[in-house]
Amino acid sequence: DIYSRYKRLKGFNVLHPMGYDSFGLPAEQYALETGQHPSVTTEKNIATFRSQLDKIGFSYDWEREVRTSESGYYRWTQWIFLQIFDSWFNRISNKAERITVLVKIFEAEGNSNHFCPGEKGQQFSAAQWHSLDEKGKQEILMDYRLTFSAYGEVNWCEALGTVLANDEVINGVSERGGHLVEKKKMRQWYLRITEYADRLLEGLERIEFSDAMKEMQKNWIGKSQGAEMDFAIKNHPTPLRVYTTRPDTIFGVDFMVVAPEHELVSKITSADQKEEIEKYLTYVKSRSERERLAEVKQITGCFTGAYAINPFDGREIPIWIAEYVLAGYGTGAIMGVPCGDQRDFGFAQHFNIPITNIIGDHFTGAEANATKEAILQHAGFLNGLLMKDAIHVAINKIESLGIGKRKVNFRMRDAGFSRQRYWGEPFPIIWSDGIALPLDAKELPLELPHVDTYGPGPDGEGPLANITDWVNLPNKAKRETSTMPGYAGSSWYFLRYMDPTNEQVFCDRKASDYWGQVDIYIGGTEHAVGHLLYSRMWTKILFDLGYIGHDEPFKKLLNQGMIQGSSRFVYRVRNTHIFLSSNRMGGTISEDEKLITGLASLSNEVDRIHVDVNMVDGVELNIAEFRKWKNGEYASAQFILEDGKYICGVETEKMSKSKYNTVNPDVLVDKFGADTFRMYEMFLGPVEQSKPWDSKGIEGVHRFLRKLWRLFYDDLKGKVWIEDKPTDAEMKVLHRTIKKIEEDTERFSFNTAVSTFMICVNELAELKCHKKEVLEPLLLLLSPYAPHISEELCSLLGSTVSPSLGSMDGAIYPVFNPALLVESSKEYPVSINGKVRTNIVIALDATQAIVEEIILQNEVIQKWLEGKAPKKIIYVKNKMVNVVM
RNA sequence: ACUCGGGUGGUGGAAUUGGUAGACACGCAGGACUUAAAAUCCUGUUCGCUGUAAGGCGAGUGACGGUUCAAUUCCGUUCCCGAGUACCA
Repeated sequence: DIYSRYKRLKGFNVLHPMGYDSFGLPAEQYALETGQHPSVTTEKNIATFRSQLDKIGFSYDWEREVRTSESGYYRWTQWIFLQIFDSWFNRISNKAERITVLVKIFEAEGNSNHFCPGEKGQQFSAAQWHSLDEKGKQEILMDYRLTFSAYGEVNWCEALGTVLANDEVINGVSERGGHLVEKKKMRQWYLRITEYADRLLEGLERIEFSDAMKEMQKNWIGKSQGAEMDFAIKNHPTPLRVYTTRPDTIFGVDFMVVAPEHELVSKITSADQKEEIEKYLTYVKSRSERERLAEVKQITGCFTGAYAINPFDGREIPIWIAEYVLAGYGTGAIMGVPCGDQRDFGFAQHFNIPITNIIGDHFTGAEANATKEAILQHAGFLNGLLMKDAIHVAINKIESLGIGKRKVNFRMRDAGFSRQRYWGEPFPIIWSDGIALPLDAKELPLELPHVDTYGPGPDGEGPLANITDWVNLPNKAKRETSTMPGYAGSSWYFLRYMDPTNEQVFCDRKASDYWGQVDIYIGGTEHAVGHLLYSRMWTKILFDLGYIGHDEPFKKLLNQGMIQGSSRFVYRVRNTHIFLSSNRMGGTISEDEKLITGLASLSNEVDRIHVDVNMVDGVELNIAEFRKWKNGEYASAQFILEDGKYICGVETEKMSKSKYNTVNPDVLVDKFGADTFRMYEMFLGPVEQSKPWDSKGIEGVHRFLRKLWRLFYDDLKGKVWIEDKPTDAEMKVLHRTIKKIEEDTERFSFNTAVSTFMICVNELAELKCHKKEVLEPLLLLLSPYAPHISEELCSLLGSTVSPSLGSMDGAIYPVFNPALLVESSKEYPVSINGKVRTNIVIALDATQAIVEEIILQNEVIQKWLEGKAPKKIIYVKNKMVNVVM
């Protein structure tokens, strides 16, 4: 708001909108907790939010407000979904094209020039295409569509009969109720974002995101060059396909690791390993992906009893399964090279697998060495080659033998696009005989039907599945019952702001061409690998299809830090309703407590659960309120206390509804006013930096604003401002401030800008300057930061300009005059090799050459130098001179 | 665990390009005004040693090491905190 007010004062036409991304899990959860329909609570919360925003004095253009959960908006989210559904990615032209174009290609030449990106990767000729029935054709087209339906894993909670978000799962059990959660395959919708991986990488070079943000996106996309190759399996017909970026280490392979979910596991497991493998699979099933990757210190795995054959030296290589290998990445199988990879090394050591060394002295036996600079030894046809050269030699050999090929791999996976939830956009899709049929654009919006209960549907389907007369259509056709994820509506909202009420198109091309990219987008790094990738992808698709004229949505991104909250936790003993006070964990249990709770000891595993900070006084939990919380979900809770109190755990983290650690600005705004609140929030620290919310310094900013007021009005004397001509000293204060505030605001350094205002007002107070000619420009400078007081004082001064209205016709921002700052000369400290020796007078506009001459002619300095010629003379403008001997 | 940030007085932070570390503010201490309070104003406030005083000496930007005449800033190692890790968005 400060920046847009500033730009308006500078004469720009600023689009500064606000809206509500009101679909999604938090709104649905809140509805479940309070027993109200999400549309009601959303409406209420938006009203609260709006009144809070108004209180803080935001200058949003409310004519352009959007709400993603309103049919007038989500109609176009559905429409864009249909456009994406009707598109495929042509890898030759490197852009999205219509499905009709693809069908024409298939009819003419099959898919020989357009490799199938779908899982099956099938190949067919034109004749084969023609021979397929409609269902067969649609199945193939589904493998090309940029939104597609396929089977994927979800967090399934049998006890709740529902799919859970990762956020709702803690340590493998549901947060609600503490029930077991497992992986389950279900039909899902996906966004084929992998097809855009290269474009998303390339586009980063044309936009102003921070290097950190670009790096996060690059790493997430994770492009790697390597090879895919097949290893024959002893006594088994199907080969094992692995992906590796280091084919040069092929002679150092000592074991294979396959993802536990890999389809070969059940087929190759030997009879005597069967029992152990099954035990391990049950263990893995209960673990989240993050846990599987995270706990590397604790190495787990299980031998399948099968062996792969190294095609180059015929060695038999044991095949293991282990949780650190994920089915979704690469081929779901890796080759273990313990001498070159630390994780493989740890695995080999842990399971006593003998290690082959192919890099000589580079491998010490104590840890792996991932170098590419070693000369290969004991490595067959690669012997004597430098590893980085051997990579290509190895791939060529693999390709010539027909057992594998060069392959570019991406870490990024296609994005899951459906949720088994109620509060989201319904898919404009009808299933008929296994074929997904899109609705016609004229039938949009497909309104989200009203329901009275939003519990899960049968077989883990979303709540919409319960509305049979909505789901079931003539001829056994059924509507899609899942809804779109929260990020659907947020992937294109910036376009809707440009043309918010248009009922003919999502955004008129004239509007999007006029406004173009978002010039400055302010958002947190938490969006790095979600929203900021999805919206970039959607923009690229809409560009490819010709609906907009730019293919990157945001020209410049500013990462504002998060205002953090102080969270409170309770600790629930796993699979119980017993809660341990934080200092009792792992301690001893009393006989009374044993009797009441039935627990034998306190060394049980606990699940950490967020509680609402408003139920906690400092760190002490209000037990009565906790029992009433979430519709009485914890009514039957039992507590193990300390000194009769329940003490909560504390942590500073992102302020978020789901963490129940939010605080409300209203109290402060009521007490100090919006201007103080705005300036204090800026004064807290740099915008890019996260900081815990703390209001204890707000008095200082409030004092500053009162001091400013007293330059105009005195409590006793009333009006004190005058129309006299300012002195040079007063004009100097003003123009130094204009310069600094302008620089600070342009570089988003709002905290130092606030300090500059404070210094300026202190100096004017000291000079007893009450002159209109100085004060009026100061109010204009201040108006983006403190609009209310600026506006009021300007009108009391009888100003001809109104800072809060800004100006579309021309700038009213004060113009900096450098002539008013000029000083003739100044005394500088001169240091020799860093030690300050003397002072010297130098003109402010002196150049480096003049400074050097002065130094060389100065007798005192020459004495210090003892006639020796200095190596270098450094003149640090406005600060000091350093002579290097 | 991995990816990306961050760590400076009692506290929030400043130092924009490697150049006098601690601007500005909070807090604290002392003082002025006041019957008193609020409000306002003034002085001091990195730490240690030293001096009657003006001052002087030394250390100091999470820790250890390196580059440099000069490092909060660059490099290496390490510790701690935060964000993200694919169904929060």
